[in-house]
Amino acid sequence: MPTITLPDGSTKSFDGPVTALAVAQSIGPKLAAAALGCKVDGELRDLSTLLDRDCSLAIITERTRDKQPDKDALFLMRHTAAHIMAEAIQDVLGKEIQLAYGPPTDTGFFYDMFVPAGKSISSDHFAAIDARMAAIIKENRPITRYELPAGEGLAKLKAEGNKYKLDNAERALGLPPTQYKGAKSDAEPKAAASNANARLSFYATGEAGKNWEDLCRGPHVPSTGRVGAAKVMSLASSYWHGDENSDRLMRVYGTAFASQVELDSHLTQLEEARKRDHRVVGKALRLFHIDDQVGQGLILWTPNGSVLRQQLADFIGEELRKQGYHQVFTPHIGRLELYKTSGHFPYYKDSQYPPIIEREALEQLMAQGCGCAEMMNRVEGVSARLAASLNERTGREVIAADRVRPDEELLDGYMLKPMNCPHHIKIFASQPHSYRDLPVRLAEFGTVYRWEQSGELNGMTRVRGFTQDDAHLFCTEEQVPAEIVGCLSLVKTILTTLKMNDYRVRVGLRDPDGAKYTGTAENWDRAEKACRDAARSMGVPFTEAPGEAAFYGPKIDFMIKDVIGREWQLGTVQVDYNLPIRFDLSYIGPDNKPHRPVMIHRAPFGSFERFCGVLIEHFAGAFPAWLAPEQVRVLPISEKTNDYAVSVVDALKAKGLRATVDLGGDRIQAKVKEAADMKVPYMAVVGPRDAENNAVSVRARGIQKDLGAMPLAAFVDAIAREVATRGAEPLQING
RNA sequence: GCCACCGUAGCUCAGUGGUAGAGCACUCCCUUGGUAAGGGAGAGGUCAAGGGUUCAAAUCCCUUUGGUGGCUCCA
Repeated sequence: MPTITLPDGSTKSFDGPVTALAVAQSIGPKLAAAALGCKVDGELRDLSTLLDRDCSLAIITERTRDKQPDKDALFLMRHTAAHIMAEAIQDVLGKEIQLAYGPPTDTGFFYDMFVPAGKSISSDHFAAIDARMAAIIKENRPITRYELPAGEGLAKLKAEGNKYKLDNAERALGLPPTQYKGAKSDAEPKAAASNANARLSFYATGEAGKNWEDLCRGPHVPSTGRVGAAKVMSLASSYWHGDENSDRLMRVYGTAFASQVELDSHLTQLEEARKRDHRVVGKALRLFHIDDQVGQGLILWTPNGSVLRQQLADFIGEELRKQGYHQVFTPHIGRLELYKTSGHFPYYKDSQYPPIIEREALEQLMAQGCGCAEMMNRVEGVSARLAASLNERTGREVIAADRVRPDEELLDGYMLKPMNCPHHIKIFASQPHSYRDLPVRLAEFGTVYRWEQSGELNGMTRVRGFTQDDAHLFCTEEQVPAEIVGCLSLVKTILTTLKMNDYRVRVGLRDPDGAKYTGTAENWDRAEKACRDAARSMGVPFTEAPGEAAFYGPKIDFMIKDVIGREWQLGTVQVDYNLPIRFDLSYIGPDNKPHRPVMIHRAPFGSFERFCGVLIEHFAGAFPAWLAPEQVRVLPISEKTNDYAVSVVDALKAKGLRATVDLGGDRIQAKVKEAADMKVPYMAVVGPRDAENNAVSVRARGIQKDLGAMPLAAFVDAIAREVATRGAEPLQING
């Protein structure tokens, strides 16, 4: 006699078990007709779910009360669409395509499948797959769920010969995988393994035993027709369970919406996003260039982009001076021993460029007949002296005995720096410090190099060489909270000035069971509390992420959403107990004894490259005047006013403004269009009328008309003020 | 790294085995025009690089190189 509680708090009682659909029908036929699925005690389920005990129930329909697409409804539709696409692909390309894993995602769904040698799926097949999908949707076949006892289900899958599905089932049942010995087992054997009642569920797209079916946890919409519109989007490769040592699969992406109109508008939105893409805008506005011959992932800052970067650097430089930072400069390379001490080498060698070895040393090795393997051993080796002191300081074996080599065998070299901290530490350590000196804040726009996999590279947002607006703060334990707050307020100032308000803050904390962390539990507790308190004081949404801390300390990351909805980690603040130990840093305390300082790493922008990439998309290239590479373009009506136009540009330049003049033979309409295409914030149109009155006719970006004439001197002053205040006092025109 | 697609003029792109194309940008000429493209002419390419097949290759095949999308959220 189940009692069902509905979202409005009302209850309904039934004599015996009922399906969610029956409950919907008892509320109203329209609701039942619109229903796609349900939520039982908050869990998304099929409409056919049998409710046999008291529970809360919400019926999922295409739209929420305010007519917005319902997220759960989309999830259900896309899950079903994944099945429909898989069926369509097998229809088009053959049953030899083995299905592996096909879940919904935030923007659609994908299906990973094994494509046997000799077969391949390419975008040429998309039209056929789309057509087949549309047909299946039109057939409006019911989705049928059935369950088998675990043993029977496994036997069925074994008979079908799909090892991926078998593996999935074993994992779902909590059994040890028999199919993938080498694959990492993310699932701990669950209690379910011993549960004799464990069952596997299957979904047929139509009639069980007759139509296409798939091992699937569900849930799904009640019939294929309830998927409004679906489309294959793209292809990619993936690994089984994300494990690169496991099988390589083909991933087919698709998306589905409640209606064709919504699908179309999604596609249009993607198109719009592409127009804002920093790579597209960057090329059109000539902001940066990446050259094959220079190298992948290496940004060449062209004059226009350099203006952007310089303005950001100046902006942050001012803030740093206000906050008592010291500017430093350090080289782009450093000796390997430095990074052996810091721990960067060779532990992160997969993400670093290989070491630079001096030519003489190389020639000597060659003369000795030394092979590559031996050379790497000598490069990675550590002297007994360094190993002993590092192991002692850190209190554990950070340098294993087998890495220790006799001094005469060690081969030193240089490394492109992957981080700035070791250099800054050496500046700090170059002289003794009293507690009265602290905190010491060393800032540098430091360029670092990291070897990212080629497939990870992306325009300016994922690169191999980048310049961080980096700083390292050396302070006492007690000063940590105040310093973190200072760092966060800096980030907030920057983001607010740039009107980048769509971000969240993530506080990375240590794992509860973490044994891998450096530093004492008390220090960690204090630092984590400081991070949490500081994040809270910002007044922006923040989440705590246990396990996201670095091994050397907790951190605070700023995650910024770009126009395509991707999140980028930009600014970061990290507390570090490890490097002060490894480098044996100290300051003299009031007790006249040496104490260990704490380090804080922070980079408000992250890197200029990524930040500018995101900034370009944020503004779609239409930068505020203070950032714009070209702030004013002067447009003479005809060559008769060229001389006056030049004098206007000179007046603007005299105030330090970035102004150009278009002396070409085009008509004014063409000149206006060109300046608008380049997203110049202000145009100063000048003709005989203006020349006579020593005035300019102003046109602002985004406003499709002439804003009228204003005296030249007033215009120059107004623009200069807008730029100097970074947009806080914009040009006012009576228009 | 891996899978799919792609690389043709400065930019955006046509060109499926038979003499390398268009629009924009550029240079010059005409036009001297008051707010999102006035008209004409010209110049510009080792078709990413290398190799192969062919009487003939931008086009077909192989290799290299670069770019784009993607590489999980228990079935």
